[in-house]
Amino acid sequence: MDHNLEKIRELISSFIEISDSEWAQYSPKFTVEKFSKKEVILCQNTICKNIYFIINGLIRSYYIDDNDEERIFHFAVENTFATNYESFIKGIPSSFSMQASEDTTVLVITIEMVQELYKNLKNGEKLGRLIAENYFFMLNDKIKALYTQTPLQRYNSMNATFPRILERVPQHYIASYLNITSVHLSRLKYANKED
Amino acid sequence: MDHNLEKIRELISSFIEISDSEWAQYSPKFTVEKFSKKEVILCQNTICKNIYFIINGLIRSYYIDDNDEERIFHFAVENTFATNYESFIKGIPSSFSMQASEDTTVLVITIEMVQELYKNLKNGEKLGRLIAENYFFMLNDKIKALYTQTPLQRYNSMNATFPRILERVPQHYIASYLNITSVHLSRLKYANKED
DNA sequence: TCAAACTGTTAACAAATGTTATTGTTTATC
DNA sequence: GATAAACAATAACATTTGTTAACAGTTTGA
Repeated sequence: MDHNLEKIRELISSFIEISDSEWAQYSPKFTVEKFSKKEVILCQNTICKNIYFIINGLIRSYYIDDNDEERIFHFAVENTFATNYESFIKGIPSSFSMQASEDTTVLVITIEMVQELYKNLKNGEKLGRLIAENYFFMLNDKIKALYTQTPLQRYNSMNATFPRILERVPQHYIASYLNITSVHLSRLKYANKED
Repeated sequence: MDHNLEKIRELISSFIEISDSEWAQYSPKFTVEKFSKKEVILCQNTICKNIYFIINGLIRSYYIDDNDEERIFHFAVENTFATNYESFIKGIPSSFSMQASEDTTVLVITIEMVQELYKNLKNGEKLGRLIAENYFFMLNDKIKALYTQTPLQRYNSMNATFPRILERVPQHYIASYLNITSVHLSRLKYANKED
C-alpha cells in the first residue's frame, strides 16, 4: 500500500509543503477498506464520517428525489476522492448516497485525521483551504456545463472528465448523470452518429 | 460606511476570531464603489480582480453560451458577495460576466487584501478555508436543486433564496436562471395558479 | 447450468418545452 | 410629454424529451 500512500503524499505536496517527519506521523493512520460491487458506502441522511481515496474501483454518488428516483451526479474513479464533504465537515446528515459501482478498494481518511491535519500540520489550514477551493472549482465547472451545454455535448465530453467511464457503467447511469432518460440517451447517440 | 464595515467584521467574526488591532489594520483598506444600472462589472474572459460586498443593489452573473445567449446562474443581493472566486483566486480569465441589475453600491475587496489577510491574519488561512467551504456548500445546494427539482419547484423556492427577487428583476432573467424560456415560465406560472 | 434479472434499442404515443409572432402595457430616454 | 425600447402574456405550431411497452442479447447468481 506504500505506493498508494505515496500518491496521497504527492497530492498533498501539490498543495503545500509537508516534511518527512510530518508525513511519518500521519501516514500510518490511513487504513484500507474494500467494498464489493453494489455495496452502499454512504446512505442519504446518515453522517459521512470518511473521505475515501480510490485505489481501484468506481463509486457513484446520487440523490434520491421526491419520486424515490436515483439521480446520479458524480462518478469517482481511481486516484480521486469520494465523500460528502459538506456532511463530513459539518457533521450533518448527508443529502446523497454513495454506492460502489464495481468492487472497490479505498484508503480511508477519517474526520479525526482531517481535523488533526488542519490543526497541527504546519500548513494545515492552508491545505484545507486549497482542498475546499478545489472542490468549489469542480462544482463551478459542473454548473457551467449544466447551464451552457446540451445533454449530448455533456455526453461527448464525459470521456474527458471520466476516462473510459462509458465502458465501465451501465448506460442508464450515464443518462441519469446527464439528467435525461436512458431511452432518450439511446436516441441521442443514434442521432449523433447520423450527422 | 462604518455601518457596512461592521457587517463585514461580523461576517468574518462568524468564521474566526479577529482582534480589534487586526481589524484596525485592515478595515481602512476597504473602498466604496458605485455601479449604475446595466453597468458591466466583470467581463467574461477578463481576470476578476475584486470581491464586491453589496451594500445595496443587485448583481447578476451569467455565462455566454455557444449561441451568444446569456445564461444567468446567480443573483447577488444586499449583504452578500459578488465575484468570480475562481478567477479571483487563480488569476485566470473569468468564465462568466457580471452586471449591475440595479444601481449598486459595493465595498471593494482586492486580491492583494485577501492575500494579505490569508497570510498575516492570525487565523487567516482558516478564514480562507471557511470561505471556500461556504462557497462550495452553496454550489452543492444549487446542483442538488438542478438534479432533483423541476423548474416550477425552483421558481417557487426562489423567494426563499433571494428575498423579493421576483419583484426586482425582469421575469426573463428569472427564466434564464431557471434554465427555461420566458414564454415557458409564463405558462408555468399560469398553470401553477390553476391547481 | 439455467432461470431470473439486467441491459440497450426501438416504436408509438404523450407531455413538456422551445420558437415565432402578436398584442397591450410599462418603462426608459431625450 | 412624446417616442422608442423593454416587457409579459398568449396563441399556434414545432421540437425535444418523457413514458410505456416489446424485444433480444447479456450478465448474474443460486
